[in-house]
Amino acid sequence: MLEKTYQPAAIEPRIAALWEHADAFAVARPERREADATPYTIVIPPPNVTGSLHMGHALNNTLQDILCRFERMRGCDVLWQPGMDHAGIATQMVVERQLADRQEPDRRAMGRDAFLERVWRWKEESGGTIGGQLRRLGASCDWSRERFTMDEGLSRAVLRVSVELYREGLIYKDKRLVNWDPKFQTAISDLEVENGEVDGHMWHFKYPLAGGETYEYVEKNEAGDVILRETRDYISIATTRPETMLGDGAVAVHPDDTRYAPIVGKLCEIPVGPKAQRRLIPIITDEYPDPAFGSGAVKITGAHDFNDYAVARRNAIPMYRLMDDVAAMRVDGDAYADEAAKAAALVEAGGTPDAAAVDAINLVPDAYRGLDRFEARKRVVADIDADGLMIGVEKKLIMQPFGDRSGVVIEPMLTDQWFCDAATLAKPAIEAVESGETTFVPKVWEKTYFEWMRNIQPWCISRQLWWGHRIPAWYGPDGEIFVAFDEAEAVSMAQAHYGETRTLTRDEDVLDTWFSSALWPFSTLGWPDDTDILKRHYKTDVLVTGFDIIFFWVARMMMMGLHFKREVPFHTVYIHALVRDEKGAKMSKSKGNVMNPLDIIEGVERDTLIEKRVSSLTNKADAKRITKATRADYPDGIAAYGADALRFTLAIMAAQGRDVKLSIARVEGYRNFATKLWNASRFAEMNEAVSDAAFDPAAVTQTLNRWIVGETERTALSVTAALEGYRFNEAAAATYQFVWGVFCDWYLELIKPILNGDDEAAKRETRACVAWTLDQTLALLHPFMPFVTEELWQRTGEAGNGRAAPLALSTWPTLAGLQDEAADVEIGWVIALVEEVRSVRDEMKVPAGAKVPLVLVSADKAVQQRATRYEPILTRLARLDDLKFAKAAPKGSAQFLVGETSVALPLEGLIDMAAERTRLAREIEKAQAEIAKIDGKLTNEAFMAKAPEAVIEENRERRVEFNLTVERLGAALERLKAASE
RNA sequence: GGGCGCGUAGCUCAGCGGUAGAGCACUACGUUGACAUCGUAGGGGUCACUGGUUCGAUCCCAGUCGCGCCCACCA
Repeated sequence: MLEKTYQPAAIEPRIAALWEHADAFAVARPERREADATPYTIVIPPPNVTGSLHMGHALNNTLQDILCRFERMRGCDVLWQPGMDHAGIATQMVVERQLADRQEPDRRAMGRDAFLERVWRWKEESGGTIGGQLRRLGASCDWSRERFTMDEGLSRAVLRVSVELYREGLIYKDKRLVNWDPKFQTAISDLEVENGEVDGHMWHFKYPLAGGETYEYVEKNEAGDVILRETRDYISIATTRPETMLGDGAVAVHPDDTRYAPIVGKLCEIPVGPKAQRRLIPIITDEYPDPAFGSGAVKITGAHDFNDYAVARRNAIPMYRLMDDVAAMRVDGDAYADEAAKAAALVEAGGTPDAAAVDAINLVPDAYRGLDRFEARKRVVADIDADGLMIGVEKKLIMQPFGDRSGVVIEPMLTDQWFCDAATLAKPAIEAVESGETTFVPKVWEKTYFEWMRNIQPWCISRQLWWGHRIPAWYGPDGEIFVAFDEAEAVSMAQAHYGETRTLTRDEDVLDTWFSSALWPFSTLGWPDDTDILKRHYKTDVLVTGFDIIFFWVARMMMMGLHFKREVPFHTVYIHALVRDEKGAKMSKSKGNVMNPLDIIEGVERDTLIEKRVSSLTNKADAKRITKATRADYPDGIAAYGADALRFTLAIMAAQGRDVKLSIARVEGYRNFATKLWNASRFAEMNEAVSDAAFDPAAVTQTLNRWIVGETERTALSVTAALEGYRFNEAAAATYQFVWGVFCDWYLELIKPILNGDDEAAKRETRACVAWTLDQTLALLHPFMPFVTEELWQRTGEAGNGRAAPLALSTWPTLAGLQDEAADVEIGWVIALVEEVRSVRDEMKVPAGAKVPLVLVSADKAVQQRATRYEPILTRLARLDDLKFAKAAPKGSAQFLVGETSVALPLEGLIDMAAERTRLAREIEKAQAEIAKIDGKLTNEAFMAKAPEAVIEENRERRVEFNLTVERLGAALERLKAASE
């Protein structure tokens, strides 16, 4: 016997165990392989080992699970490939912090091997959290195949890819300006930089001309009139980063800027550092400066600014690195005076100075050496000001780059790094989407993909970290590079190169985490080995992910998949929305607006939940009521909605192209939905509605049953179509509407007289039909609500002791030929009649408990028969005590129309006839308004000439209906008036 | 500066060239043996604004106003 309410917390873990025991999610189950089932494959976006389940994961994995369960039930050989990502920076950060917290030696003190051992240990101990949480959510992954980006097989794939790309010239080493994270002391890619607006300053300084030279500075307005003319002995330079002035290599002005034409080619002085030794830099022309911005003159600091870097390269301006790995001012090298002299000598020598030689020069004045860059900035500004060379300073919002993980300001730094030639790899990846080989859903995201891919920059793939795949490069004593599968191969390559044995040192760096993620769709399936699974399941089917990692991950999987497998990694990329808080903000720990899925599933202390619910509301009155309601709901102090409720909420809110703003009220509503389903099953159980294998829905005889099997078919069709089109919200809504609005609200109510009646044959058929419909319903709902449906499936089996196969492995409803128009019309009539009676009763303030008589006026034979047939139902649902037929409505009746039949409720004495007159008048008025609208159309020549026939016909029909309403109710009203006079 | 998206019921959101929908909230009534995590009925919307296309626009087009996001080198 089913309990009165559904208790998810008690049931869900048991069901999870049942699936595990049945090995329900394993790929290549024998019966599927025997049946030569179509493979269906999804690779999970691997969560970070450091991670725990957040709402984005919950949405992402719910959608994948819906697809997997759907296709599994449709008979596919489903592989949902799970696994985790080693998340280089994030994980290394966690372990380093742990060391710090425990006051243990830091990683440098420990050494590389000991540190890595430590990270592995940490990974083994606590890296599995998210896997368990995904299982808790119901994710039907083949957990036996779980992979990790750092495991042996995947590492082999990374090695293979690295070496091959290098040998093809698609990976190379270069000294370039990169984004440097001073906190983690590593380079990061452009994508890992987040630009943010912050309050800053823009300082304006004088760069005095060399030798005290002067020039006429003339400024004109747009009309060409001179608005300023003065003699200057300086050029005005604006900067937001004064500390980088120390590395200036030139000042640039636009070639067309007449203001500075007199001084182009001359030298000016960087106004900072010991006076006697200040460096002189040339004033050059370049297209880059915008004459309309600031003074129109720009200082060029090639080693610390991306724009300047480009200008410096174009003009062979030396790029002086000023900072060290932690973005403190350099301390290496000789005294400033000597270093400045070296720099001057290099410039004197002319030509393009050797990059390494320039990089070795430390142009930080002795007084600033070792200072943090921001402290250095203050000192530089103060010193220039003290010198009288500051023109002014303005407060300004400036865009600053931050490390997405570290949160610190990123410093452009000139370093040696490994790069991947993304532009070359991107070409086929662009073509594959252009040709439709891979499609994005929704399609708008293809624009984003193209935009980025067509402007793709070299991908910096080296990281100065320890946790990750070490770059397979070895260096000879002269810096010669040997990229090889292992050290032995590198040694023999070196042997061949040098003609003798030399000592090699391995590159210290590791690869960007996303480099290994890019291989995920084939590395997890066994590549580089040509495994059966790989053959069968690559390409995969759908990739389900959020738009925030289209660049990070999707684009790169496309590139690598096409390059190494010569085939796209998936035919469809389903991009879902982000789960946001009520204000539409991304949920994040730092904002404190995170709702934890497990809190919702398993329950949290009531007060916490109330707090969360209230904080998710903007309306104070609602907040108050909810607080009250929640307290009442959870007397034990724990509120648990279950995984099904959360999943259903996410699915039904996941409309394409729109963010999900999660509300607890919704989750609660769908928890109630699970309870509703539970109770419908309970009703079935109480009425001995037991699944009957011999039941044939096409052979039912009772009209009610013919109707519900048709409705079931309709629902199955629309759920199937919606899922095939990735319209998760429509699919979920269709099940909801059917279960609650059709099956529970009407079918179960309508059959009660049969179940309680004496017609054994009808009763037998109806019981079987209830069980059948419920089974179909459980199947249709299973992808969305796997736990409660599986539980009910198990408990409503023939013996009530479970069934041979879990619902997860049972068959998706593929129904056809069950719709019956006559049944639809008949049941539709019954429903309409009940609804009308209820409505009129309520409006006429007939007490809910009172039973009333009902008279069908001038009903034809067919209607009379129908009414008689459904009398028990009508009596029950409309609370009637008598059903009669008459030629005219009895005196003092309330009247309405159902179809073409006039219906009267003789309620004289019970109701206020004046109110009834008002009601009728209002109904008539409404109908007349509609008629007027329709007539407007039907008398419009243009409409009649151009509108489709079907639309015209529809309007004519509606016109007839409303006319009937006006006539009949009009007559009724007249009689009422006459009677009251 | 480019690009994308969004303004529909109190809230959160579907929808869509021809009667405007859901969940929650709200109002009234209801201890009708599946379910009060419920039932019945109801109130509530010039579908942001302005033009245009069309027989017909919430829907298509253009513009305006608000809001959000992504990308971008303005010193």
